[in-house]
Amino acid sequence: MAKHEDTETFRKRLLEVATALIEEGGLDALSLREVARRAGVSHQTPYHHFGDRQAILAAIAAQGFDELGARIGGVTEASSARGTAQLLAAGKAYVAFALERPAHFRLMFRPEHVDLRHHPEALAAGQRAHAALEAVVRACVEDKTFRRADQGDAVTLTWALAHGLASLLLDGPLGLTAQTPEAREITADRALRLFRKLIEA
Amino acid sequence: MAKHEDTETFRKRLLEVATALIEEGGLDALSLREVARRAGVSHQTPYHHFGDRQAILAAIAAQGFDELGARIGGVTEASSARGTAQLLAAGKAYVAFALERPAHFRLMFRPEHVDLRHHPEALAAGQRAHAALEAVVRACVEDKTFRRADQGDAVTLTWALAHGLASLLLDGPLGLTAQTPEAREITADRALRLFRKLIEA
DNA sequence: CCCCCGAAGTAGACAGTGTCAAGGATGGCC
DNA sequence: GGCCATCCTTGACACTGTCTACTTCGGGGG
Repeated sequence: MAKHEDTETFRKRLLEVATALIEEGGLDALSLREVARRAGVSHQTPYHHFGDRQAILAAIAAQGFDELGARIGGVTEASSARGTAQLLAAGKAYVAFALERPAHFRLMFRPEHVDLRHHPEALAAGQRAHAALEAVVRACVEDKTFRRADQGDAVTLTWALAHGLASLLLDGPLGLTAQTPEAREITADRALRLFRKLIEA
Repeated sequence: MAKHEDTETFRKRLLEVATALIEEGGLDALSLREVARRAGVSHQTPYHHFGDRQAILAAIAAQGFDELGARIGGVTEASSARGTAQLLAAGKAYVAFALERPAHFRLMFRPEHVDLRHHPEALAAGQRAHAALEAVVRACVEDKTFRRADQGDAVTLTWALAHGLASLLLDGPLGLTAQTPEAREITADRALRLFRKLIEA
């Protein structure tokens, strides 16, 4: 049992090394061989633990979905905010996650690296994160004049907006315009506030 | 001169082969060597024409930005639509482009494959596309009750929404839910229409 | 006690890749 | 004719993911 724990923490360490590598040099700077080198083991050991390259990436993606879900879920518990303020907070949480964990975020939406259909664990984590977002949006929108049929669309709309902001800031031209973390946060904040204003009207 | 044209069309052919490869097997299924093989030339010829791997990808991305800009620009010329209808059309054009040219779209927003800062041609094409979108949004929004300061945010907001929809449908869970092209178009359409409704209010 | 077996880790090989370096053709220009 | 730039080829190198086979070792049943 103690042994099992050791291998478990070893897996975790491999994941950390891999994450660090991605954050340093981008997604294609990650090689299992380099991970092995940094972990001080043979080039084949990571393969032994994870099966193949996709599996280790999928594990990182699953971590990411878990954290994203937790951040969004945390919004509803922070009782200070209510109504559209929660919606705003959820959007900000989404963007903040992407900017603070770029390696995770990218992996979560790069099917050529991680095909979620082949990694049910990561897929399930993704669905939990989505459910968290959906809860926030529905809670905020159900008492408004939204027709019931529009509520699902409101979830999609909010999600797409947050995801688009995150993507454009991280990998798109928006990130070239706003280079510092503060500038990026401001850009996201302004767009999200405008969105809130539109919803309240 | 005739010779120069030949090399020009040859470059184009290489780009087509590369694009086809990406659309078949994903981004990492593209290798310059495979491109060379399919074009019936030596493994080094593409390198000779484009410099390195990034350059050929940047050329594809530039093509993509050009087409995207043209599609968005086409919206303002189609005189049938006015006001928020134009905005809706631009959003649909953005999503349609992503779904019909997935290889191009992905490349345009994957800095680990193409760093736009190192490829001014692609960067300029991207700015033109952005300008086209900005024109549509501003034209639609300037006569509303938007304060001037909010207009820039409205551009960001619209862009992020379209981009998020496209990304989620192409590479995210939304694409797993809506698998057929029709279903995806419907999903995007519903979200965009809700957005229009919010703006009109 | 010994043996054996499964799990963890190692080592070597293979095909494939991007890239570098050098050489061969070829056609226009002085 | 001689020359040179351009296009293209060939050969090599280091690196990658993956496959296969080999060692090592700790714990449970004969």
